[in-house]
Amino acid sequence: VAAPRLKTAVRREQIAQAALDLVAEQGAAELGMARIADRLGLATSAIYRHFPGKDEIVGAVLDLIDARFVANVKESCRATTSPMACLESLLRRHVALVKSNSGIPRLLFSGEVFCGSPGVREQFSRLISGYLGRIAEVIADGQRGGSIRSDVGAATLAVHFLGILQPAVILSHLDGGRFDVERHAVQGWKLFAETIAPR
Amino acid sequence: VAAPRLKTAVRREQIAQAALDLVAEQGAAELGMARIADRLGLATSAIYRHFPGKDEIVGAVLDLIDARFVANVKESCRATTSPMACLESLLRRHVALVKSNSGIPRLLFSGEVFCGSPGVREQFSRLISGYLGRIAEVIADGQRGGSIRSDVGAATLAVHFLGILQPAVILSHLDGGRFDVERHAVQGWKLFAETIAPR
DNA sequence: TGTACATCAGTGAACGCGCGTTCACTGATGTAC
DNA sequence: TGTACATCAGTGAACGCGCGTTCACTGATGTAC
Repeated sequence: VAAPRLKTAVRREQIAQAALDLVAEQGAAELGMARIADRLGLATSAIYRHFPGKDEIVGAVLDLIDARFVANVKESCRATTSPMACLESLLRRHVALVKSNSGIPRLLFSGEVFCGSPGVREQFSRLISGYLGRIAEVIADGQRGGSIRSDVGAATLAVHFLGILQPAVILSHLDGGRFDVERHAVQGWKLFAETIAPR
Repeated sequence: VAAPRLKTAVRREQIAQAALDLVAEQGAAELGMARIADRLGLATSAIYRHFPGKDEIVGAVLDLIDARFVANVKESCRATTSPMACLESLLRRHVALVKSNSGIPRLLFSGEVFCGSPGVREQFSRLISGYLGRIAEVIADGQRGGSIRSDVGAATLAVHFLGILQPAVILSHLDGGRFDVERHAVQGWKLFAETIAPR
């Protein structure tokens, strides 16, 4: 009863996606080699044909998440004409992404990444820095164009932008999704938009 | 070579404190029964004279953290005369607490609590809810007195208050303390104060 | 095109480690008469 | 106050479980001549 034989490139993608799905459905504590293999109908040992170890799988999942964050920023900018509209669009996309794929916050706030091996943690750090940097660019654009106040640094405002959502995502995760993230995001955007308006 | 024999009440406090210190120094991944016992010069099995199991120790640590949060709110209100001054004082105290006791964010954002047993997670949820509730009370006070805008709910503003710090604390944790939380908190308070000023 | 060989992606069994937990036991502390 | 007994807080050894990982092996896929 052998599983179909597929290319490593394909399996790597499957494994990373299976890991993310697993975290979404069962929580980060259930992220294990055997569980991932089960999901794909593979023997546990088969995983090691495609990844050196667990850390590298977590790394691949982070790459997956990073790609979606980057795509969100790009699409938000492409679909809008002003920096403010881009930020609002990004906020909406971010909420939708996190809501429809709860594995993302679950993994990011689990010890798996936060307290994980130095390599994984550094990768996560770079992921967040990258995201913040892209947001800061959009904000800096707005500052140059005069639609966003310039007396506060773009990087600082970018951190605040993330601050709109983060507590909401955590609260929602804690009470099992009862907390209404979308509603909070709408309110949060309103306040943020006022806050960053030119003086 | 037996350790001194102390009352359970004393040992319980020691154990909870040792657990928190351990997380502060080594990270949440290192939080284990053997490690806690070592710190107190006890045999691992002695811990079970005072706690039924690990979950209850984590619960006791959460109680410790909760007590400090509550104390911060009370002292902030007592030391000031206006709701706005109270919030600013609380923010400063919160930063100082988290900075001087890095076990708090490390534990709270570790899978230990976030993905832990339902009981622990619910306790954490109540801790945050309680903190938010107390902050919301202060804000509501300000709204009644006219020093804080009333067109946004006190609960919503309380979540935003936490949002000032949370991303900063996480960033600082990720890059090993290089990110300057205090500086961000000052900037954040300035923006928050403008945001919640009456229209 | 056919044959010989290397590589690659699968299998299941087993290992080793660390963790939370249990157990029988000991001697100090507290209590009853 | 002294004695007998119960309780309590300590010990070290061992258990059991689950996890990440390794290994020898198999048969399919790809390649060289």
